[in-house]
Amino acid sequence: MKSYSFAEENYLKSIHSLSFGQPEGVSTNSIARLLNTKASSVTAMIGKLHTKELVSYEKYKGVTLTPEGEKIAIGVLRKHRLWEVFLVDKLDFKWDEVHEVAEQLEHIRSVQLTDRLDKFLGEPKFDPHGDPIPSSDGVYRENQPTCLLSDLNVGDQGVVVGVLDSSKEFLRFLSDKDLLLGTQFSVVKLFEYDESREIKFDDRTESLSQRVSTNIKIKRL
Amino acid sequence: MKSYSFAEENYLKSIHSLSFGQPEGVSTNSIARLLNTKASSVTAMIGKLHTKELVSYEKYKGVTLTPEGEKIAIGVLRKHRLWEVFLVDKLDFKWDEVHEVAEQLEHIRSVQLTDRLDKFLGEPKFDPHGDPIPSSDGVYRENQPTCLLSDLNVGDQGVVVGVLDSSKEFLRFLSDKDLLLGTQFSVVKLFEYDESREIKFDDRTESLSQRVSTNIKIKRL
DNA sequence: AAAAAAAATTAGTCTCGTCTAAAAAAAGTC
DNA sequence: GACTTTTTTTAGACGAGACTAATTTTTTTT
Ligand SMILES: [Mn+2]
Ligand SMILES: [Mn+2]
Ligand SMILES: [Mn+2]
Ligand SMILES: [Mn+2]
Repeated sequence: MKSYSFAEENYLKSIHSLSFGQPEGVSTNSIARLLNTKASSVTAMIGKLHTKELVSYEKYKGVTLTPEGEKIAIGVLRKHRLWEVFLVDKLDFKWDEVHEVAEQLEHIRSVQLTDRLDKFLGEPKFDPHGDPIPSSDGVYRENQPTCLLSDLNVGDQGVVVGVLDSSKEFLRFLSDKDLLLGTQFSVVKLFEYDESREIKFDDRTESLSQRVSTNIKIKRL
Repeated sequence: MKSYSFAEENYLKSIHSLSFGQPEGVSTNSIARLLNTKASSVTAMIGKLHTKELVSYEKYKGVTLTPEGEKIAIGVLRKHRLWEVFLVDKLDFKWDEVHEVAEQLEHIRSVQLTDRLDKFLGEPKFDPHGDPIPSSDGVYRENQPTCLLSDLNVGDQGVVVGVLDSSKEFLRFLSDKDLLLGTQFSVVKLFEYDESREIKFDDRTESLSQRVSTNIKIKRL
């Protein structure tokens, strides 16, 4: 069983996450942005991953994961999300506190560990942000057919099932408003002027900017 | 809060563990042996740790941890042992399977994580090998005043409280014989010829070589 | 106290992953 | 289609951490 460095795993994971709806491949700059690094560093790493046959790549065209590269990326994602569940369910972390730590824990190498952790957690299907957890054989489907809170009109009801922006800042914001995963709400007003909405939940009314409502994934009720 | 690389933490932990009864300092070679590296690499790293004031060091004399260096080493040791407890108590790992994984987990950076893990595990005082777990303020006393199985004579009774050799191989050996932590036994025979002993436990009799009995820490009953 | 052996350090290289600055290619504009 | 802007790649450098080979210091032996 080959084993990859933290850096390699982080790149593969980033390419995977940027690949949605990008059959032509992912751009160098987008990877650099996501990883907080420079485009030239990305080019260098892509070359290395190409040699190892983990990505398909032609100069100036985008990058794509090979099946092997995708397998590794999904494995890392699985570990990331399982650890997030561990932190929230077992250690009482808040959903906005887990990302940094999971970013480290996802690189721990031990198949046994991942599988036993999965069992210990009760084989969860979703992480604390509503994102699906890949199974050990790498199968999963990213939550795509959800709609956003910004798709709802006055009178519509929904339940929060995830977020598009999972930055610490946004998650903190939602926590402050008690808008957590599973919260049921209804839209009471919609101001066409700035696309802001008033929603009602837990006997409270809150006003949400357009920016906020386009980042909340919901299911219609 | 400064933060140190995996390599630096591993070196500090090694120096700490080699420092018992070595007030003159630890030798370059002994560190290299423990870390599976070369003496020249050790010299280079010691220089770096010296610059950061984590070790006291004079060329050709041994190395000693400064109070700051010791604090870091003990912190890593605490994490190592807490994770070992997690793996054994929660994920059903065997005591000979945990070392490699804990060697990685000990470097995860998050004070919150360590303290919450500690609570979650019920603030254990000993790891699965009978070694004491440092408290969060860095206080602990290494199990020194124990005696060894090899100190016992015919008729003496004891209970296994730890091991000197915690290699995978030795732990596997003990597991195979069902000689786990907490096993109560009595010495039934002692062959002066090769210092081997027959001990009785769980209604069985086993013969142990001198090599084995000098590596088992026990408490007299 | 000189010679031999062992331990530790230095010198010089290597790989990994990153960076800045410069050059080349691609995409967008008039 | 030529010019400009943006994206990507190349060139060159650096720090971390490891290695081998050579050298120096310390310790042991005779
Ligand atoms: Mn990561
Ligand atoms: Mn998540
Ligand atoms: Mn380690
Ligand atoms: Mn242990």
